[in-house]
Amino acid sequence: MQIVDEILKIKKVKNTAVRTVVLRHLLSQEKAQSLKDIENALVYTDRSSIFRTLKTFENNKIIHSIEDGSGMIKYAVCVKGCNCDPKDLHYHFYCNNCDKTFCLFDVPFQNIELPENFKIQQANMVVKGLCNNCNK
Amino acid sequence: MQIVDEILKIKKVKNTAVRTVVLRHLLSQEKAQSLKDIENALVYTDRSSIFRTLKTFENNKIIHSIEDGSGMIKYAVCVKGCNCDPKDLHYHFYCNNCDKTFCLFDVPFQNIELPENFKIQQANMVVKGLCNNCNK
DNA sequence: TAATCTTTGCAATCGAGTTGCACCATATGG
DNA sequence: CCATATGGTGCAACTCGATTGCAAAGATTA
Ligand SMILES: [Mn+2]
Ligand SMILES: [Mn+2]
Ligand SMILES: [Zn+2]
Ligand SMILES: [Zn+2]
Repeated sequence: MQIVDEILKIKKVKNTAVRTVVLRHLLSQEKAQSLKDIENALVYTDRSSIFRTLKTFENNKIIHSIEDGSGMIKYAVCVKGCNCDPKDLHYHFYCNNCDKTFCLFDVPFQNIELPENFKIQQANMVVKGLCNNCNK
Repeated sequence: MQIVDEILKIKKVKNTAVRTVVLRHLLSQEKAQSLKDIENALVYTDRSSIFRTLKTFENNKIIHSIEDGSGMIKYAVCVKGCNCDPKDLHYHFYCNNCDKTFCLFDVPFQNIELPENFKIQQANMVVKGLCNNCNK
């Protein structure tokens, strides 16, 4: 995989065996992944290694985390150019039926007019309901 | 407290000792409370009783829960007339400095235009940053 | 090569949330 | 007024995702 090396290079994160497989896995999935999801997929890689890899990725803006209320933090790869700034904010969708969480990159994100003196730094926006597959 | 009885009556939830103190506590706080917060405040009330009380309140739309990413679910009393429907949605603010979470009832909430066939049922919207007290 | 720093695997621990169960309080019906 | 049913409460145990200590393995540097 070319793209994995490219992302790590851009974000100045050293490439290692675990990092490669974790990032490759994340890129291959359409839904945001929990630590458990990744652990199940990468049977030969230790949970704590995956955990620390995810922290490293998150600290270096390679991925972002989503608290969808499922009890497990989900992770998704940032789009090219993302710096996890307020301007990079987007909604997420959690399907109550199929338990899938994903980024809604195409849904326009409205600026939020906070009260005087409030400063936004990040946000966790999760819309819950039925996805297009389950709403039938 | 008159208001406590009134709320329980409106929502058709039987009044008990634990329910009274929990609801009174929630009403008295400006920030959303975690189970731990309530446990600490109500030293003589058992954690599991508070927990079940919160579930009862939530099921009966007396309170709503907020997943703010702090690792603990927060609870806040619903405003009068709230049915926890999508129309009752509002933003929440989590202060990264003072660790306080609260409802932004006054910030206008924009309708979200979801992709074709997606159906919204609930949402968890948390803006994170610095509150007016901490942004100085 | 030797010293140093980083990554990894394993096992243990933490802590919020949840549950089983026995006891207690209240409500109801005779 | 007591007998019984229903639901609430307290205690202790447990679940499970997240996190950490530590030593071994690997990579980097002098
Ligand atoms: Mn996302
Ligand atoms: Mn709220
Ligand atoms: Zn679905
Ligand atoms: Zn603050």
